[in-house]
Amino acid sequence: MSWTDERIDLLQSMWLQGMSASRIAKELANGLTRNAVIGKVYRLGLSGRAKTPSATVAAHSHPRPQHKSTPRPSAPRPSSPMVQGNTALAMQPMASAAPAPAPNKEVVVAMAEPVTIMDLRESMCRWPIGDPTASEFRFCGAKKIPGVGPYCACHAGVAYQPQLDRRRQRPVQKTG
DNA sequence: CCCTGATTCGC
DNA sequence: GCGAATCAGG
Repeated sequence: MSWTDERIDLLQSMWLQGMSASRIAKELANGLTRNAVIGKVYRLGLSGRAKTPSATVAAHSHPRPQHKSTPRPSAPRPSSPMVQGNTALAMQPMASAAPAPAPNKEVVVAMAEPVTIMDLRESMCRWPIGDPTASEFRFCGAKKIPGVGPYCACHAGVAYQPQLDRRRQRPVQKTG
């Protein structure tokens, strides 16, 4: 996948809309990372958005001690009207590729939006939502509770009592 | 801990 | 030109 004009345009619109790089990266869902997005933005010269290039900033050249001292002559920020009569640029031509959430719902999934495996963090509930074979398969994604397993508070309880009806056979009850 | 963007560097 | 790695901050 390369940066086609369409993608670049979309990237610009999103970026100018105020979406974060990671958010844009996810939205594009082309396997891009936020680094890729930021890198492209940087290359495009859109870095430092919404920032008023009035002065000061461009005047200072800070030699970052990352590896080598690179002679930064000047920041290429011509602050020019990139939008050339493209009013639609401010709008998001989305909705066409609506993910269309699966119609079937588990018993309850109201506390948080299910996340894809990509968005799953170590601290997120791994309770499966939907059919693992389906492309819409997602995880609970709620805050995980340390100690009780890879699930959130809600699902942790379910995980260990999948068959509540079965309680007829009450577990051993020790005295003391 | 999570997140954010900015910049440099190797391919 | 591209994106990862890194830096720097919230």
